[in-house]
Amino acid sequence: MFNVLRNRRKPLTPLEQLLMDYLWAHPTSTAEACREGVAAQRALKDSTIRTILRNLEEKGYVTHTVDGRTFIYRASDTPRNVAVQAAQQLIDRFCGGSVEELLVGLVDNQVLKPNQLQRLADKIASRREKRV
Amino acid sequence: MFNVLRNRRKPLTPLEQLLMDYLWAHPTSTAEACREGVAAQRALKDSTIRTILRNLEEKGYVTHTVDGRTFIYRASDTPRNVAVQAAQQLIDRFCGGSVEELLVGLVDNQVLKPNQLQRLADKIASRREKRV
DNA sequence: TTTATAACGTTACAATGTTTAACGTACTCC
DNA sequence: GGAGTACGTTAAACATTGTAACGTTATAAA
Repeated sequence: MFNVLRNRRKPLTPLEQLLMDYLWAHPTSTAEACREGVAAQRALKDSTIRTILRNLEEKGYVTHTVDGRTFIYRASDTPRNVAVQAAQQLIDRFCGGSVEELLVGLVDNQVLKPNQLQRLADKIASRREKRV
Repeated sequence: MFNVLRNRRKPLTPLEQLLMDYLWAHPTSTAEACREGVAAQRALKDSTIRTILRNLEEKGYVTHTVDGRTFIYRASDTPRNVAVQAAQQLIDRFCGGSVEELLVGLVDNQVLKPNQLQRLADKIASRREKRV
């Protein structure tokens, strides 16, 4: 329940994104499964895949457990949370730390319509009306 | 009034950020003014600054007009709009195109508190209650 | 107990992107 | 026409990303 993100993760490179997409779609996967899974889009050698997975782990996007002598990889965060953390950086960098500023910007640029925002605010507020 | 951003701008590199920060703080500046302005943080040669400014223009972050034979540079967008465009990309990439998803994420991760969100939604809604 | 194979890491190189600036061209003003 | 100003071209240094051959170790099979 407490997740006031302070992770300043390095952004994902294109190949890393590809792998993350696979891992998000297939939550527990071996390196080999990953290789096969992305092969249609990018035919990469075994060791290449492993390097990328290791880098992803280094960057904090995945973790692995060991089963026998096989690594089982998992995304360490939902894509949504990755987005939120990146958004937090945007807010810090470009909005002087003000979420409101970003929100207003989203509305002004019609990414989000005012009534849509209000509906959402209501929904979220009621969803947790026990705890403010 | 119509700004449904479809700009997929390349992100800013560190030096480019530095220059943008200066331009946002000093809306119309010559290359030389930029050089002096950032000199405290980064002592760069004249031609280096010009290269960066040209790259920024290429990427769409700045424009210039000509005064005599001097270029006057301006940020072509507010930092807020840059943030919004980046956020739009996050939404597309990590939230399946759903702004709501990001919003919910922001609340869940306590970047934004529910009542704060509601206050904001009200404010924005009333700010433009003529046009929905 | 050798041999084959499977799982992973190390290392290195290629490709691309970013930073840096020397140098060259052209214009302006005396 | 010489000095200085404003800008561009070019190229090299450096960093990051992508790629994979090869080596090591463990397991299983013969």
